[in-house]
Amino acid sequence: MLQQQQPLTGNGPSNGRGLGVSGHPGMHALNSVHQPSQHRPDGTESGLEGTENGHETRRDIGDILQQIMTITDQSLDEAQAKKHALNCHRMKPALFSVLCEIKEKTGLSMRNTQEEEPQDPQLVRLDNMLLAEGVAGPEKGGGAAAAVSAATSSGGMSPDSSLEHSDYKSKLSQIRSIYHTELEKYEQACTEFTTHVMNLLREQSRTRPVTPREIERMVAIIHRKFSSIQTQLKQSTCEAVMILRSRFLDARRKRRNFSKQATEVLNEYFYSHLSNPYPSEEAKEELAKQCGITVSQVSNWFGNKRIRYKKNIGKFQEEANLYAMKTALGARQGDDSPHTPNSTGSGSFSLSGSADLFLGVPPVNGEQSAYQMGVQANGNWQGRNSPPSGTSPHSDQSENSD
DNA sequence: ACTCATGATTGGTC
DNA sequence: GACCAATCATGAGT
Repeated sequence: MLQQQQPLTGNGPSNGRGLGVSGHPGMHALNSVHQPSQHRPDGTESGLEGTENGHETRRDIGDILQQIMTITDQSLDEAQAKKHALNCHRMKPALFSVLCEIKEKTGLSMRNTQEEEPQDPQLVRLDNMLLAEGVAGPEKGGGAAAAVSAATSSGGMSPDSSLEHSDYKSKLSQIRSIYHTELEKYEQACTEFTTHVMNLLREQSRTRPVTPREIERMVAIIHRKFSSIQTQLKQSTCEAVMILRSRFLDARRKRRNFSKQATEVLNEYFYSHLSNPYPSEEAKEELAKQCGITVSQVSNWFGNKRIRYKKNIGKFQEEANLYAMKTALGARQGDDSPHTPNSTGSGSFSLSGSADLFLGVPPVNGEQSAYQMGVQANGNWQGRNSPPSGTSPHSDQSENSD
């Protein structure tokens, strides 16, 4: 117990080493052996120096100091005994009062050193990130799922991605578990250490003046130290999550062909709206839903398709014919054609589709047809005079009736 | 190993 | 912000 005083006092705020006696500027008075009990508030000395009594006092104080300095080198029992002797020493009150005085002086300079530092923005960022990634926070598992959904919201989810999901989730929960274990350990250590230090300070307060404010300060210092360790832990956790996440996203980035059914749906829409193959936002959403892909993937697909169709119309002729037949048949069989998305509340695309197809079915010989006239010579699609976002399938329909 | 198809990305335009 | 055009990167077929 007492042996552990050294690190504490050694790191004390107001002194250098040991019990804060040697090396302290305020201790010159003691080291030069002025009698403490006669140390006047105005700083004048009582002039005992040189007298026999003065020498004795000097020796007394020297003894006390020596005892204080060596107290940590002694065994527990020995130290306790010495401490008791020290407390009972006739010079003890004098020493205490000197220490009080020194403290009073140095206290002024210490007062300003303590200031409430604002919350570290880096720590706030780390906390926010850990929360967002589902590592920190109260729940278990849900955060990981949220992170997965966040990570995949920008990319398409293929049906076979569930394996990657579970892998990601399990790794994330591993990180989470390690993080919480470590955090708990740190917190526990912090609490233990704080209690320990407070006990030590209380104990020391019998020998030297220790104000509650000083204890508070010490506790704050300990907490700051531990919180910096926690920050490191958070940082490492964030890095681990980022690495995991980037790996996961890299895996997602791997190109996978859309399912046949999805390609079919997209192609049907494309060829049935060939005069204006620019699905509205609603149509894109509907197509995305039908194909099990994201809206941006739908946009990508249409972007690629338009370009590639335009570049090589001949190559797509057969495909166009196929879908034309399909859609025409579907339209004839009933209004609720299954191939085209019914955009929310804006009616079916099938009518406009059949109109397109009727105009579009090209001659078998592959000559330029009305179908191909959907693409103008300048490379623009017929009727597309402005970015089509927001254009509803209805506008599409009206164009087709021309 | 090679080629082609195709989904994704990037830089530029409107 | 939607789109185009070029390009990259990967899957699939040979």
